[in-house]
Amino acid sequence: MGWNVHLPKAEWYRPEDLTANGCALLTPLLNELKATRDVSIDTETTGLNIVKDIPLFWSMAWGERRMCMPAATMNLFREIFADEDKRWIFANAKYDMHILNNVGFTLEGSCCDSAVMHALLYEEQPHGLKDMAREVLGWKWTDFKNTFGLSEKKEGAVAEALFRAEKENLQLLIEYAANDAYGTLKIYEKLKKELEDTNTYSLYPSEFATMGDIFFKTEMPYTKVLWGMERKGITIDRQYLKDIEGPCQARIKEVERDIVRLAGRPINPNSPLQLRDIFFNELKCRPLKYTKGGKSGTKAPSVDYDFLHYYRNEIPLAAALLEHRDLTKLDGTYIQGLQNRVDSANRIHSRFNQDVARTGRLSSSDPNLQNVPTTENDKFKVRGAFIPQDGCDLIVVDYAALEMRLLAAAAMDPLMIQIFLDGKDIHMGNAEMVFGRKVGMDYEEIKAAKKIDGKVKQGELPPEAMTDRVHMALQFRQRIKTIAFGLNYGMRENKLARDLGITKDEALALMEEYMATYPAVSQFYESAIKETEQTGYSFTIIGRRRYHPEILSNRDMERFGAQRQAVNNQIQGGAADVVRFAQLGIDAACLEERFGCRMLLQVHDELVFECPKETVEEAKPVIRQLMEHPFFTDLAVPLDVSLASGPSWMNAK
DNA sequence: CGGCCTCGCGCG
DNA sequence: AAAGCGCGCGAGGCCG
Repeated sequence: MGWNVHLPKAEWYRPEDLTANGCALLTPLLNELKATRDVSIDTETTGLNIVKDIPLFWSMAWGERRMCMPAATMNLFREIFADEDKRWIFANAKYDMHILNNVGFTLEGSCCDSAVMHALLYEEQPHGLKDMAREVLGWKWTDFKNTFGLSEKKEGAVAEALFRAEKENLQLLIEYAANDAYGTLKIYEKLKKELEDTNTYSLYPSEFATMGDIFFKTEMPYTKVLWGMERKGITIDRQYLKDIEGPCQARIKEVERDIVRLAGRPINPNSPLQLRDIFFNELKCRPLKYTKGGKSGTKAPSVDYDFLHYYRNEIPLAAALLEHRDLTKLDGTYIQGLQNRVDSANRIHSRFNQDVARTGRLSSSDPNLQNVPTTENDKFKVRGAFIPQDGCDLIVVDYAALEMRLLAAAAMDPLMIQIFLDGKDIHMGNAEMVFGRKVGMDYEEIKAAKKIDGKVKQGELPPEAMTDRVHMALQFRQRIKTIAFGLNYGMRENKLARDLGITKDEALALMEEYMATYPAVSQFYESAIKETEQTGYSFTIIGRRRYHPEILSNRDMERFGAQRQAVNNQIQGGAADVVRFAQLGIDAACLEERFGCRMLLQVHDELVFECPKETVEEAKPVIRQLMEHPFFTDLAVPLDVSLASGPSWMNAK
């Protein structure tokens, strides 16, 4: 094993050990636990599935005690689990909380995830327990696989390995498991101090003076909120998926036949290698760009969406491949993928990861529900398969232009803020300010143009309604939208020119017009970079830090990359702050107790709830209020959400 | 064969 | 010379 630190004795208790002689061992243990706030727990389980797997052994540590026990002892600790003042320490808290809940245990206290603490301080490092132990504590620690010789990956292999270890090498198992909890506790103690010693700058300095405040006041409670969402899951209409599966697969078959016919020979449409051969050797196409090239560093002409799209009219094979990619992705990832993941109650339980995105956003996995195709882009409408449970509607709530609002607030640009105060659409407002004023086109005319466009598309107005003036208004809006988003991401004139189909000089001129209209925004981009150069980090509204060590790099690519991240982090991260606070507020408002309304999904600027039909209209204004006023005091820019409800994620109006 | 990488692409 | 942020996933390809 190679332990290179002094460790307290690893204790081992079976249920009968604890209860013998009138609980002679258990009673003092419980008394000691009752007097302790910070206790760490880890579980050794049958596997990694948060719905199905159960604990076989578990370990606890507090102070200088560390112990391992069979799962059967858990019952003896119920009163401790029910203690609301406990702070339970985990590495990957939500996972262990699921495993405990799978056998009927719920923890009432706070749930503190050392991996989330670690992510706040060391975003660039991995946050696995063994990784953290190595980096934070200097422990050399063999992982589960190498400790217990887990060779095969089949169902039940983990359980088998654990039971074999219990029989053949109990001391090893005890040491290993006890250290999972003990190491977690030691990592927590060290990171807690580091977080509390790290000052930060926040819009709410009395609430958030250090990173410790950020962790203990927002991240730690958030873990439990997210756990609740994962636990509930969301209902999937399996019949709906079955119903779209046939037509989708039939169409894939058809397109595959077309591809073979158009290529003149059987090919694998998913193989970039084979596609390159056809497009560049046989058809002599001009490469638009080259792939990055991996370990070998060999760059190859790209056959991505942009390439195929460019040739879609000239070469029918390109168009067929585009459709094939669309459909196979849809079928594999969603139509099949979601069906494979429903539990016995027809619900899927996505994981909301708190320690992945560098900006403070969540990520979603197993399955990822944050990239389900939107209805406009999906002819089979997978979102229609996400439904509420019986008697309920889904409530879908979206922030309108959240990132642009945070840009306006961060920059304190009076003109842009005024657009929001007037309740206007930001892209129309920008279009008026930057382009419209020069040609005597005001906000109302742009708004009317958008409406006309919609009606023509619906067939409610004849195509002649699309006058040159209407086209101009629409183009103004689209262009300013591309510019505004692009600048938040640090886009340069080259890319803008390509996106808008104009010259580099024209693109540069457009960007300059935008900046001239909103000088404070321009100033914000500049000072964001300057400040990061001085301090080495950027921060969000509540003071969540992100380090940008490459901001002073001599290599242009690295330095420019860090500049883009420093700018974007404040906007994307600020938006993440807003949504996180909204979710905490919603959780604290007990919507489930009041309305039976349950928060199920978060998709960055959107929340999805499930609510009994009869209380939907009562819950809506409460949700709106909480989401539009997430902080102690309001920002300089009003927040605005759109609320919809209905029988599915697709049909919410 | 598993493990790991790249590519390509879905979402905000 | 290079230049759009943040994610996760399925499939193919490559390596040991």
